[in-house]
Amino acid sequence: MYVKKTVPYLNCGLDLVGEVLYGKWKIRILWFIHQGNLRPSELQRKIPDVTRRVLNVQLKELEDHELITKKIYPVMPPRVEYTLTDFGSTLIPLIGSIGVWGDEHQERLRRVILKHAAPSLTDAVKT
Amino acid sequence: MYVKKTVPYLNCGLDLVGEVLYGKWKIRILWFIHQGNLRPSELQRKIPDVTRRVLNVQLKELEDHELITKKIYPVMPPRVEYTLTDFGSTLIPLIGSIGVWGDEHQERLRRVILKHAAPSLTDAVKT
DNA sequence: GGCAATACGGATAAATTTATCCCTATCTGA
DNA sequence: TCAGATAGGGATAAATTTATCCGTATTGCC
Repeated sequence: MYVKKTVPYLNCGLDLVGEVLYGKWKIRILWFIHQGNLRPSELQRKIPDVTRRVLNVQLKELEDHELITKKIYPVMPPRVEYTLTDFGSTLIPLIGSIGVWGDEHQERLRRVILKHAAPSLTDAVKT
Repeated sequence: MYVKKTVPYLNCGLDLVGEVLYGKWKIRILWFIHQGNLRPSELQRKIPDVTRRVLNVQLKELEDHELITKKIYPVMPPRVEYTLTDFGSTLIPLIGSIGVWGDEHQERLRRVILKHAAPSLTDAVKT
């Protein structure tokens, strides 16, 4: 497991949030769990672009930061479910607002993002 | 300048927001500009941990994504000012809410972040 | 038996981001 | 004249994140 070498910056609330939410898939993972996709395999189907390996890593970090809880059912085949903690649930309205903002401005966002992406990628965008 | 090699994921609003806001200092930069710190040198004093080089890179990306505008005054010594665009301004309430959430939960956040950081860093945290 | 589904994680590679180092330029003030 | 402030950016290194590859295990189904 990778261990950070540099000191975190925890000056203000924004810094603290950054530490726990900064991760390519974390916000989406929280959102999908909120929507009832509790099992790793379900999450992976919802977010096909993340690999199982990375999904596990990010779930572990969210768990370490007490935003989600992991429950392992002692059955075979294995069954694992993640749920939002009360703490994690308080983030949901914020994530919801961010998503709404993104949806409202999606044309513009799509345009500015693609304008500055490599031309070869523009055609390949996953929509 | 670095050019991405992988395709972006632009499925939903959350993905789109991620593309323009994902960057270690971007949210803080937007917030400080909102607070009236318009010049690069002012921003750097507000965020001492970012280097001028990286600050410039992230400002450029925010500009490319039309969240801020750059104004160069033809004077000597050089004077440059960034301001939020109307588009960028619509993000401010969201960033404000995130900051409030972080402030409200700062003890807990600090605890969970430090609990999983390398012990050697715990003492060095910048507060 | 062979295959798919469930889930986990080490080792390593690739991609990306962030940081460091160094150089350019002009003006002001000591 | 020299230090310091202003601003910019190339080249490269380091840190970090994300992805790929592979191996472990069990059960059920055809």
